[in-house]
Amino acid sequence: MDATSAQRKPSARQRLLDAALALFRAQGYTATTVDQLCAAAGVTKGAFFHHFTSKEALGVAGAEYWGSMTGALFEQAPYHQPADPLQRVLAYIDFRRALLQGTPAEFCCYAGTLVQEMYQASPALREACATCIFDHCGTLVEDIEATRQQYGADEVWTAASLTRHTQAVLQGAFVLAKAAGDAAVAVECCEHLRRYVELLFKAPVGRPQTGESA
Amino acid sequence: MDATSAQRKPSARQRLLDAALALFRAQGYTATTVDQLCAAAGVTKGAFFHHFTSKEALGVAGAEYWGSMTGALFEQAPYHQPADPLQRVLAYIDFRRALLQGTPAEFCCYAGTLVQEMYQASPALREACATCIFDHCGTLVEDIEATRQQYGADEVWTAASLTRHTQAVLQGAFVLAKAAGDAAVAVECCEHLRRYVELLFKAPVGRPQTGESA
DNA sequence: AAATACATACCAACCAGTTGGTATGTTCAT
DNA sequence: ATGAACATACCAACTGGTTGGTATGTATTT
Repeated sequence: MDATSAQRKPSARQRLLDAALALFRAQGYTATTVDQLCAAAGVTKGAFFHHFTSKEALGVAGAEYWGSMTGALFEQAPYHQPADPLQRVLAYIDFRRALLQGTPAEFCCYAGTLVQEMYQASPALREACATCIFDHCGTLVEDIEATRQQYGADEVWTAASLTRHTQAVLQGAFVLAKAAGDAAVAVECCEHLRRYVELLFKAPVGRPQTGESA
Repeated sequence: MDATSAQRKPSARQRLLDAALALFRAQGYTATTVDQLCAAAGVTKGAFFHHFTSKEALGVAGAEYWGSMTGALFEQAPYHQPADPLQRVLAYIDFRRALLQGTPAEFCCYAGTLVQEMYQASPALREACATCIFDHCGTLVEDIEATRQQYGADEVWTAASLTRHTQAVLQGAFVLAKAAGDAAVAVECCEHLRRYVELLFKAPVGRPQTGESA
């Protein structure tokens, strides 16, 4: 029963979810108050607790919302186009690199930010964030598996473990970007990750990276 | 200099620093209250504000303390022994992997945890954590530079950028370990990082996969 | 004597969550 | 077609407990 299209401005629930993504990513979960969320969403506290039983419930719903938003973004992203699976994996990394625009609060991961802070205090939040992160890994595993079969690869590592490593590099890149106050260090990490994937599937002749743009 | 010998017990300031490392790493900065820190350290609030002007000041002092503790740990670690610089770098990664014991709160990084949460709210905390992280990178750069000169390497990346990538992998590994509730995923990331470094310094020309054994 | 190192008691602001209410539908027997 | 019964969406004011921080005291060291 989606009546959202009929309404002019987004519902209070929707605006609270958007506020959660913005504020939790910028300030962290604990430092963000319910009043701040209400103010950012333009709703009252009564509306907040009408739609969410607690601040924690908004955090969990926010993780699911974040997962669906990013899921849609990556699903329709252009990196799936190459016929060669290795090129799709490299294009994914380039796509992630291209996303590193603006401030850390704008490109960092909601799930990674919240789980680091709340993994012990809130099992529900931990699990919602873990699902978000590892489900995203699942969207990469087929391309990597196809690359393994087409190019051959060492059997000591699995496609799934490389997807997790990829997410770790990105999550760590966000941390370093926040520390440095600059996205440049995160871009560097994407380049190292790309080089790793290239080297993993390169048998002969070290070729310097291509100019890119397919 | 044993802390628990017949001498007096550690000073209140020292115990507060130890409490800061334990609680901030486990619960995050904002969710940890001054009262909790005092209770964990076995001191009163008066003692707290005698030694630190604010909770934030304890956070900053904790970052410096963390930097000196880890600095000493890595300085006397055995990974410096190999004569070959590449072996020293690989031994560093193996040492980091060996450190992944117990719960995430026990092996994660104080600086990484705090800077992710507080980089916007507290510039002082952000800078103290950034110094901690990037100073540690500095302890690796010479070994990597020596490896570059001895083995040769692509000029598109620098030794300093590889130290930062290394820290990103570790910081991201901590995030994923917190999400998964298991250190295994972090160990995997160390293995991928080790493989990357190995591949970087394998002959740029020739078949790297023959005779490979991880 | 005077600084240092604590301890006790306290506070104003703030916090997540509650209460009791209004406005606007929607359902359905009459 | 209409009005009672009910449901949804939202609001302003309030509450009990918590927060970081302070004021003021006392014991110990120098």
